[in-house]
Amino acid sequence: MSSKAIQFAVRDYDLAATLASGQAFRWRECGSGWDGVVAGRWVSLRQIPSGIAAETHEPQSDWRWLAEYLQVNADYGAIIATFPDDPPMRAALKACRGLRLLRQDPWECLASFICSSTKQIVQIQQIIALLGERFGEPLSTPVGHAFAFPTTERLARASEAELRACKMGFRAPNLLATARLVASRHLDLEGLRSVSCSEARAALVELPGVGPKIADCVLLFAYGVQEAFPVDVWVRRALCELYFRGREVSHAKIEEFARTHFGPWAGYAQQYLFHFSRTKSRSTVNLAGKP
DNA sequence: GTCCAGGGATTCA
DNA sequence: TGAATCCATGGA
Repeated sequence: MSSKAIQFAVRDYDLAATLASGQAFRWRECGSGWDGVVAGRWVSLRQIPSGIAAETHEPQSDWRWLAEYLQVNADYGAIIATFPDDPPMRAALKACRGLRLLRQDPWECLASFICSSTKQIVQIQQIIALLGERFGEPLSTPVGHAFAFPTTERLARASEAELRACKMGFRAPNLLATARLVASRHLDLEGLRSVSCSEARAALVELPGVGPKIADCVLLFAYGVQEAFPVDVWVRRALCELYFRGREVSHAKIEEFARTHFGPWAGYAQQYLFHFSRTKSRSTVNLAGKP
């Protein structure tokens, strides 16, 4: 029996925080819900008292693609129970309760984060939207237009100038070269699921425009590597402020601390620190701006 | 106008 | 190893 709507019964799931926390870049807030594209399907999500309500344009006989993406079956209580019991983590957990990690498509995740370097999240969203409009397959939706994420083959056929026109600047040659490497099977993104974490990481950082941070984002957000711990400017700042009394700590020391302090779900804890740091500082800025 | 953004690659000490 | 610099672009 197929249907265009489903409800996932799930507790402690903050949909808005999850979709807007800078792990995925294609969700748009529309009225009381969020519109996006998952696995080549337009979908609208809405927070309801019992969990999450979802709607598609075409009838679905199997909703596993969305359950997997949203990770509605993750054992949230067990995950946050592994967080270190210290004041910073307690504060982040309290402020971000219900924040979840998604399980994204590897190519979309990889391409998105290649475009992310030294960009603000709103700008990344703009770049990804332009990529979709110009290189993605149009999808049927009940409201306006939507596009599938561009395939590696399509981007591999694009020119650097066309990619630069999507406002991604110096990241364009990196995205193009990576798209060509993946499209030509020089690197098999699906195959990375069956190799060790360190092998997958080594393969990812071989790609142009992919360093340790972006590789960790892809491992965490697409491959579900629990201990992957991306360190960007926000996380670095948060760690220095919260755990090192505001001292500027060396990169090596940050790496070591991240690896040893946060337990088996370090990546999850990292996302809490990231979101906590961003939302907290934004409100601080607002307060400072309005005397 | 200035600073900064979910960094990476290259160069130089 | 580690610091410095450049790379586009746009929001604040």
